[in-house]
Amino acid sequence: MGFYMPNHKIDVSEILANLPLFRQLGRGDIALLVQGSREIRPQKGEFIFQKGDPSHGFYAVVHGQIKLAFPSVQGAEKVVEIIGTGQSFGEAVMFMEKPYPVFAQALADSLLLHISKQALFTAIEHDNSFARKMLAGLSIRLHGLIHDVEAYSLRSGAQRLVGYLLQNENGKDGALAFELPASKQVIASRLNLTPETFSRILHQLTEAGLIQVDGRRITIPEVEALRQYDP
Amino acid sequence: MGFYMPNHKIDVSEILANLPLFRQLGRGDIALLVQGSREIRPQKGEFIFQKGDPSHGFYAVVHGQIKLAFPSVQGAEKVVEIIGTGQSFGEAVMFMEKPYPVFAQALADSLLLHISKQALFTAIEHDNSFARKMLAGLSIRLHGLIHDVEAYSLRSGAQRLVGYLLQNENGKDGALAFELPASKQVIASRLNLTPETFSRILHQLTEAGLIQVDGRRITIPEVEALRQYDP
DNA sequence: GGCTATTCTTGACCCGCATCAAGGCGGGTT
DNA sequence: AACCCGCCTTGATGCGGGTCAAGAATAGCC
Repeated sequence: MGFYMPNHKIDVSEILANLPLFRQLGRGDIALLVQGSREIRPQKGEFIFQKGDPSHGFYAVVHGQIKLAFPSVQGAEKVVEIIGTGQSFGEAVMFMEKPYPVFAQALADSLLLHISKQALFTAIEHDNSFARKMLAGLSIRLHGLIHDVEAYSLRSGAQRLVGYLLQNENGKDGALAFELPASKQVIASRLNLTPETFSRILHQLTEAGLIQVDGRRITIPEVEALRQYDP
Repeated sequence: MGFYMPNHKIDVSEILANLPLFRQLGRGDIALLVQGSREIRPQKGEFIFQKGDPSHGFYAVVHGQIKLAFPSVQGAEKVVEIIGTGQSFGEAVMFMEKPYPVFAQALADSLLLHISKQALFTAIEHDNSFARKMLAGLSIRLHGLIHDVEAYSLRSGAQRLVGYLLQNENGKDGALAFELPASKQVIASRLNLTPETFSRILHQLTEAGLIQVDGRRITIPEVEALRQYDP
């Protein structure tokens, strides 16, 4: 299944240089990173690593989509994060001796770059503003997790879902429409809900006239109204 | 209440040099950090910062105990972390432009050092192994949060509590006894439980002969048995 | 196009844990 | 001692959301 375009030699350094994390890194440092990188082309459903595997570097998503999740008894699993094009994952584990606390699985056929630990460390040596960028990157990750903990702890399922729908909204008001970035089950798990409950909440919100749902397409006729939503 | 020892000029550089984060930092760098630090002596109950405050540096706990938590409606709150002697907090926020996502409150009369952002950044410039130490520190924090997310998502209250009791256990088996590091309410909140539920679970575990409780003192007669505990 | 396999929805039921409401138990103060 | 004021425990009740089970809708495939 899923043939890729014949291997047009992709320009790795070009891609790396355009990743948020690496922008404003010098030519030389990029070259070093390229040395330590290799391409990975997982098909949909393929695992990149399992929980418990050791880390030898981190991954950047050139295109496609990856999910990070905890395994659980009999197929049940909890999605921690959905990683899309231009994002990266697995940085934090590099800086410790511990194995991956989650597994990574492709949600779609994807193209990843794996950058080796060593290449990254030498890049850090050369450009000490780079260390600060990594620190900033990790800090953002950490804030995201704190936000999740807050949401899980003291918000209801409906509130988490509304918050999720609203996060694409960048200060706009009025109407807003977009596609869910993954299947409803995956997003439900990301929000710590079962697919059933997720579906029911979408239904309630629709009944209340706050959203319209057509498959993965969500329309919010009045952002402010949804933001007001309380229960 | 609570008079401190008259201000014996404490040796700040000595203290800083012995914090896990700063060990193996050179004399010169320590001196720089000392320049940028100031003492804070909050009494029990006092707030160090509120959620939403801007960050100008981070804090190290010389002695005492601090809790980080989210505020919530009418006194309810969710404790994210309990910080003890020798630990530090607030590092991650420094590297972003965002305000604190939690508030910090002293659980006991404490002595803190506040290290300014600038002092720390210059220390990073001087010692580029220091950046890597900070990266490692943040990574550990991040792992802790991921662990929490896993626990909240797919473990029951009893399982979280058992996990908590067992984390003091370092590979020992046989018996084990210790004191809870804070009031039961605070620990309950840390585990995402109400004090009532916390109390009931302790009761169940006691009934099952897996632990003994005497105020804050917990005795585990047989670690392995508790680890085996399922529901 | 039609067939199968997922994904999604809907309904009925249930359970873990929160909530509400009284007490008990210390520990410090006068 | 008697009092008070947090902290903790115990009981009764309720609700959010999980689980189980069946369909409906959709997508993938020959």
